[in-house]
Amino acid sequence: MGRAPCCDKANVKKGPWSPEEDAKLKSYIDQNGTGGNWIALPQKIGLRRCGKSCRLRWLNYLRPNIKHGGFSEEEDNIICSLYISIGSRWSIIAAQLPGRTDNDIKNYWNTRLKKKLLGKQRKEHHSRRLNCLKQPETKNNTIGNLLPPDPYWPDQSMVAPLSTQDPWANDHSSLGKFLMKLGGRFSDDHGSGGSSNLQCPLDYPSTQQQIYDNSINLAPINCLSNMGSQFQNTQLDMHMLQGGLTDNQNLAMLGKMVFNNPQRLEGLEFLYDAGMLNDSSAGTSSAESTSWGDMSSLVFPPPLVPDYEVCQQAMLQECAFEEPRYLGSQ
DNA sequence: AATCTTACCAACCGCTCTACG
DNA sequence: GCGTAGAGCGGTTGGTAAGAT
Repeated sequence: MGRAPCCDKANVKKGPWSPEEDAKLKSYIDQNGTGGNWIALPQKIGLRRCGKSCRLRWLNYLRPNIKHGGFSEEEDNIICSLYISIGSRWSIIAAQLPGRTDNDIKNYWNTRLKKKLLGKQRKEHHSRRLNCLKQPETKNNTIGNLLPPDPYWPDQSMVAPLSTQDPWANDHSSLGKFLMKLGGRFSDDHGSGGSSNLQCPLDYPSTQQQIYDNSINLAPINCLSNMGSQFQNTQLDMHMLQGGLTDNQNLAMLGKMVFNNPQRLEGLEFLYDAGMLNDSSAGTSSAESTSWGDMSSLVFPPPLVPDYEVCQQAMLQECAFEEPRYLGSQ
């Protein structure tokens, strides 16, 4: 017993939209709005289309100020950054790129951006290996010194310190705002009503509540609600970003959150395949960290992992998560 | 010129979440 | 508290244009 279909499948048209259909839909919505009911809309205007299809057509194509194609370098960077930090939350990513739709960004990522990055990293990885053969490695990475050599240990490039060039590194309040914008619901409590399940801090001043509410409008609510599970197993609470902890502690926890976030790994297999994120054979040289460094020019703040305990925990989770792939790839 | 392959993108499908009765 | 309808999301598919053989 599945749920009832949203429309009569036999009597709706499928496939590409004709200019006439587009015109009908657009002029109706321009004049009357969607009326808050997509299901009923096609009947009102005499379109033999599913309501969902109408909604999609409007959102992805007919809506005013939609940009198609021609992604700029800056947009590429934003997409890469957000993808690595929050995964395939296309609607949230789209909310950061005015005029872009989630579908557009998703297509762009899957068909071009991913390959573009992969190609770039393959090239650089190859040239680094050549360099490594010429020059002995120098281990000046602090965390690398802390840890025993371990083929399962994530690439040190993953725990490179924040670049001072990174705007987030010097502006923690921006980072906090950004995270609030992303939903402000990072908790290890999966909606069971625990006090740490933060949707918007209860003690938020009304003005900030307003900012929060406004930001919610940028990214649809039910998408944001998924952020709780998105960042499961983390201790990050948005209160930290409002003075509960020091900036370094905040960043450390953020690093841990991102580092431990399984979603970060999902969909990034291509990076692993390319030996970018976890290339044990390449060691922990400073040269290796250029991998992340190069990547980090494209991505959201590289996670900062400040102590051994955090590293170890991350490693355990990472290993548990990654094991099948490592076994398979060896 | 014909065929095959690849890349791109619009649209669909099925699922989850939320609101409401 | 439960069931249902609608909205929204992310993954996937299918059509087509462009390029390669």
